[in-house]
Amino acid sequence: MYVHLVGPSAEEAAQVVNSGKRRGVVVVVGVCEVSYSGRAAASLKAGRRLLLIKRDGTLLVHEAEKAQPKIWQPPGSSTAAYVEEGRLVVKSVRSRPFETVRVVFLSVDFVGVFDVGESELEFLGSERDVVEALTQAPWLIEEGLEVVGVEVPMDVGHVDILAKDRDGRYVVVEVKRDVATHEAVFQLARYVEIYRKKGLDVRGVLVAGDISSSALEYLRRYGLQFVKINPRELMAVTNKKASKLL
Amino acid sequence: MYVHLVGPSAEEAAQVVNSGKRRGVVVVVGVCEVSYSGRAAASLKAGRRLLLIKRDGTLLVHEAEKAQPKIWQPPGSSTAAYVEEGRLVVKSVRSRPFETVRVVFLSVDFVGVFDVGESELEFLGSERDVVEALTQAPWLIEEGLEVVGVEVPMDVGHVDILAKDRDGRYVVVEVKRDVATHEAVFQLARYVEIYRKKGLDVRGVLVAGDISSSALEYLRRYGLQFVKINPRELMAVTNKKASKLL
DNA sequence: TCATTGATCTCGTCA
DNA sequence: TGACGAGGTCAATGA
Repeated sequence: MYVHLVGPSAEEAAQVVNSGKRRGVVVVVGVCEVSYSGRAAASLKAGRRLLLIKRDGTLLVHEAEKAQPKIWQPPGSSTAAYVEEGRLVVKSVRSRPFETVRVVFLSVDFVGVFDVGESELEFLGSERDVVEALTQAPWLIEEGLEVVGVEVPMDVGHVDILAKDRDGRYVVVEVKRDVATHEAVFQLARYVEIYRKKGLDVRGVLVAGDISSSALEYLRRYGLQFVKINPRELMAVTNKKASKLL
Repeated sequence: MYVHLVGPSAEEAAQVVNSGKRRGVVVVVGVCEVSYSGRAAASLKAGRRLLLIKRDGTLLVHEAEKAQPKIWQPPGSSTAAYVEEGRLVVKSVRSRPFETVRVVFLSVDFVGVFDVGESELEFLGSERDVVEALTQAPWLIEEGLEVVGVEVPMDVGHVDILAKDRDGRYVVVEVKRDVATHEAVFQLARYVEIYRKKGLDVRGVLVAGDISSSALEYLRRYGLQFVKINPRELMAVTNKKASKLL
């Protein structure tokens, strides 16, 4: 399953898009006007762009720069190609919320359908992986720490790690793989406060790769602690998959 | 400037990638193994995928579904294509943080360079637009409201709108274009508290398209108010661009 | 450069 | 389906 046409007619292009959209990744390059209307509204004047249409309904309108598409439609949308006044039109509709993207081609340089698959990503180093590693090696947070619970549900959200220190005092641990911001501090402060209102003797520790200056300021104000980690090293030390991926 | 090759040799493909990567959008389709190493690590087993390389250094590895690339490199990265053991290898390096993506092709189905441009997006309906509209028509928040300040800087972050009500009491307005979550409520509560500590008589109003149940609960607990808006209607009523885009 | 926040965020997960 | 939070988030903006 693979087809491509260079400089196709609008009719030919529409046919390739419609026959390929459920089977592979459709690529269309040409001069087009694009408009989006839904919760917000946007438009692009005539210009040469690259369209990707995926079998799950995803539509991406890419330009020459940036990682993000300028206009898009998420998975689950329905795409249709047809000819209007001699021009190729690609229309994508999403139902909830109701939103449409309309691409009108003034000229089509290229249309192709490629047999692209879907596979599993092996990944190491997510916040979940960091929490897992710290659970295996809690002494990297603090000597004598003993893990009591992981991903403990709260009123809203959840505590990453709940532990007891060498003196038997509870420790709430909030983990960020990268730079912790003031939001992380507020999050931790909320959890600590909730436990204290329940009458528990608790202190809070923020474990992260780094911390922003304002976050550090709030941290001190709230009487919380910061422990710096290197997520990559942490993975190397504690994770089996590490040898394969690092 | 446009070129494409079907079933090229590794040498031919490498040459097309290297000559096109600074001039247009390079598309490569083929069976490949992909690996990412940097702050985290990831890999994809052999499978057919679509690569996009942009002139600003962006690299995207797309599969058959989802809007996001499975593996990527952001703008500013450096891409190089070469032949290793008879295979096309595309390597992308980013300096800060140091991260690499390596794509090894077992076979190349297609390689092309497309002359895609970069243009300005006309957009209406961002949170900024909503704030702007509410500043023009503050009575849509509350009868008799008078705007005192917009985007007022705080210790951390800024208040969307600061106003005075008909009784001369200060009102802190936090705006969300979509569904407001508990985070928005906490944000507003912080601002209100800061003003009160300064001795001002202040109340807080959350203006959003909707509000989550838990956010509503916290809102009431903190004694804050919620005003529901329809950002689209708001645009239609107050914005000049609206007629063009909606 | 860093810090902060929005985003038509997207995506997974869990109730 | 909704809610919630992570993300190698990305990208724009202001300091």
